[in-house]
Amino acid sequence: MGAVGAERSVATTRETDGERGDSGATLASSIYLQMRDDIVSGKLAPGTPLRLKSLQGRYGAGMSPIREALSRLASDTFVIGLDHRGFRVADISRDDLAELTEARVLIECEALRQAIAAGDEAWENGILATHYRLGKLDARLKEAADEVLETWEAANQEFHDALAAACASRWIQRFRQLLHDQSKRYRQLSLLRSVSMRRIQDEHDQLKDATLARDSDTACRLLAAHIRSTTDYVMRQLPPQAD
Amino acid sequence: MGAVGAERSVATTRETDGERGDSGATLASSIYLQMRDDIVSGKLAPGTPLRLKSLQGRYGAGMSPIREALSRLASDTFVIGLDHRGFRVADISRDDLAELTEARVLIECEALRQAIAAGDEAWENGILATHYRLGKLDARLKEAADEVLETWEAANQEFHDALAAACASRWIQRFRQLLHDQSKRYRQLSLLRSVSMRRIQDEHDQLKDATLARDSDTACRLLAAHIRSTTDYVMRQLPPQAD
DNA sequence: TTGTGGGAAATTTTCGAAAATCCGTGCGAC
DNA sequence: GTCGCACGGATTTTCGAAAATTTCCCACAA
Repeated sequence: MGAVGAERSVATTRETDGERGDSGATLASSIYLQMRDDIVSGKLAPGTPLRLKSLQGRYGAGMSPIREALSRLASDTFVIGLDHRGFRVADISRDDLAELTEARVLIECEALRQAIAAGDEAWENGILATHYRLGKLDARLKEAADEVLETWEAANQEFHDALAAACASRWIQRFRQLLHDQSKRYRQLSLLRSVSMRRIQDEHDQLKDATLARDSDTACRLLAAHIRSTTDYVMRQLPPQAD
Repeated sequence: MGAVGAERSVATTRETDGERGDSGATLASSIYLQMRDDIVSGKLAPGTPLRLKSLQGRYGAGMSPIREALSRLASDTFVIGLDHRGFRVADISRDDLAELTEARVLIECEALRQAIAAGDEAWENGILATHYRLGKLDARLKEAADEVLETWEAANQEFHDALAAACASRWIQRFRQLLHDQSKRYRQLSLLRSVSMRRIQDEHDQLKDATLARDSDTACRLLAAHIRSTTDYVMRQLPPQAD
């Protein structure tokens, strides 16, 4: 659990410069991304105290960039920071997941509503493309579950992003992104398997159809149900330490 | 405008320890608060480049805490930070204000709706108390406008906080706070005078009554109109450099 | 005139040591 | 026995100099 070996030194990020556009990024930025990923993926468990010394080893950087990364993570509540008492990974709880889900329903539905009202042809094409890609991955998911799962997650996010893409409000988009990332952590922690994927694909199909038909009310109802049903599943998988 | 004399050294904040509970705070935290205030109040104008050297003089601290403060301000979009290119005060624009306002309508109304559904007696008392205080200040506002204005702003915020206090969702509360602070900046920049205060007080009265009558739809309609009408006023006062 | 490249200056970012703060522990007083 | 308090170690926070990066300016060629 506490084994924090320097498995992914920062050098890696720097050498793969050309591959994943971290080129012009600052050390603090790339560590922010890494830590964020480690928290969302569960590699850094909820509640873990984040000691500067250990993190220096783990991410191979000095105090300043790490501190800055932590500071940024604190403002989107992935970590909790107390003055003079350092940082720790944010806790999880059923209550928090419930609140998160309802906030997400509100924001995602509003985004979808605005998108449906304002969407142009490019928006429609984006939905069709991402939905198609997601469908293909869904087929492959039945065979090699674990390998494709990560790709499927990405495609799933892209589909949902595409639905909301025509929402012009930067605030709504910001909140949407934040809430999505937060709930992604819960999904990862509950080890979401390909169980009941079938139903998810159906939900996506209906959602796509209602959206392209510009039927806001139906689309939002479907989206809300979709989000809540995912939460229901995650909630059941969650270990029973509910604060 | 550019006169950045060390008017408020950090020593002040430290010496007034007992007065305004900055006691256990870290330097970075108190600078964050100061800069935030300076931006919201307009002392740091939109677009101003924030050079570390100058800020070190202005706030009397080293690079680390200032950088951390900037980093935090960047995540609630009071400043814009570009890797390797430093920070500058976030720009303002009519578009941004319009988006901000609509996002605020959405969030504030949701908060009010939840509060009305869940509010207990303590919540009702909070509304009555803050509303009463605001009414008293409103009377004094006709005489000594400029002196009371800041107090009135605070009381106004307390009233709106009280309305939403019974909303249990931490996410909604977070967004509400953030959006409120953002729009507060626009209000300050447009030099909101006591003009048309009369109408605002009327709006507050109606809002209070509908809320305590647990009439969600009416209360939300009033709140939305209240927010939008303030924006209309601010929009007219805003200098015509609309991006 | 216009565009290009080199290099110095300005600025940001990072490092590691020094200072400040917190936390647990043991001692003494009541 | 329990409470208060000082002490030592662990940890965070801050400082200022060094390294890295961008920006600006000017000579030079097309």
